[in-house]
Amino acid sequence: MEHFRQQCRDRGLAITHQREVIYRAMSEMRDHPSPEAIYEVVRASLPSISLGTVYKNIRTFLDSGLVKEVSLHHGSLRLEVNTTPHHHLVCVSCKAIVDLLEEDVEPVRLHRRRPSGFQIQRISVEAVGLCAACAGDAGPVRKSAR
Amino acid sequence: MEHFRQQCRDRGLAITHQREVIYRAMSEMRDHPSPEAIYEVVRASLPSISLGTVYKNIRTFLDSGLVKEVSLHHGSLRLEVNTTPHHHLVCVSCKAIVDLLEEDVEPVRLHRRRPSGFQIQRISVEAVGLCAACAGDAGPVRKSAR
DNA sequence: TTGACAAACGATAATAATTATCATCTAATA
DNA sequence: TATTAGATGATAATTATTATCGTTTGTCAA
Repeated sequence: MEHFRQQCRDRGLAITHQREVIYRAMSEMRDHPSPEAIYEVVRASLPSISLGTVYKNIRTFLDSGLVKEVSLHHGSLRLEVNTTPHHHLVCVSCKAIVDLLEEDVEPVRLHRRRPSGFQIQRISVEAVGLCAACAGDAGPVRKSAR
Repeated sequence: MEHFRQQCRDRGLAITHQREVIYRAMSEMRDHPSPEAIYEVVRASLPSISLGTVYKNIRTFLDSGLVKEVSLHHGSLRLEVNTTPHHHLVCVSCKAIVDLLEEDVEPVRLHRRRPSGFQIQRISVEAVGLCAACAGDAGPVRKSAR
């Protein structure tokens, strides 16, 4: 938690009790929780906290790089007609998705330990970065707020 | 498009004009569109279609396996405190996410062609399948509707 | 310390994405 | 071609998330 406090100081974020409780909850939850799930845990020790505060601080933590979001496309459903196995390039800035042919990626190999009993059906590779437009001279395209 | 019609017949889905136009639009859009984006394209040739119909048919296509969704976690923001590079196991049934250590996956190699100008920052591997609980004797856990 | 001020909080309203409802219409098939 | 289950369009409802706003609280300089 001292690490958290230092990160807040470095970024000019006030160290509030709510923020500490939210961050601690996120650290202890190993299942990549949703804001709602974090709220439920946080309420146990801070019953008067509001869901809005949880959302606001998650956004603040994201914007300052303190935490990360698992999926870049949670905001809206994205679809594809190509149902054969392939991979994706994803632009962190404009969220564009471009196909990467399966034969252009060497087969992915997992070794050793893996959570027991998990049956892998397919492996999908996401190459995350900047598309040509967003990497261009003009700097990144303004990314949407969510 | 005959392929589409046959798939509909195989699955007992009525072949409506709306469905053909929606499926054709999705096939021609190479950027993994959202329902809203599909709606905009479809309206060009079918101005009286409703957004609800587009959503309903996308859901029908998904349920019958005619199309796929790019991200399994579009419904809600999912977070993680671990900001160091690592990978994920994702359960298609209950959407659980479990970390896969970076050292348990052999480095991913891309070769040859890749869309010009894309700057890759990191490569993330998603091993998609069934977690132990969902693969268990009792059959898959009831997955949420969205 | 304390006091001023910017920032954060809680409550609540607003927005965006998606699903549900329902009366009408149409594709399937007999 | 008549029947009917399923599809459509209009619209209401729900869910996830963000914005607003008056009050409260960290932060920092005096």
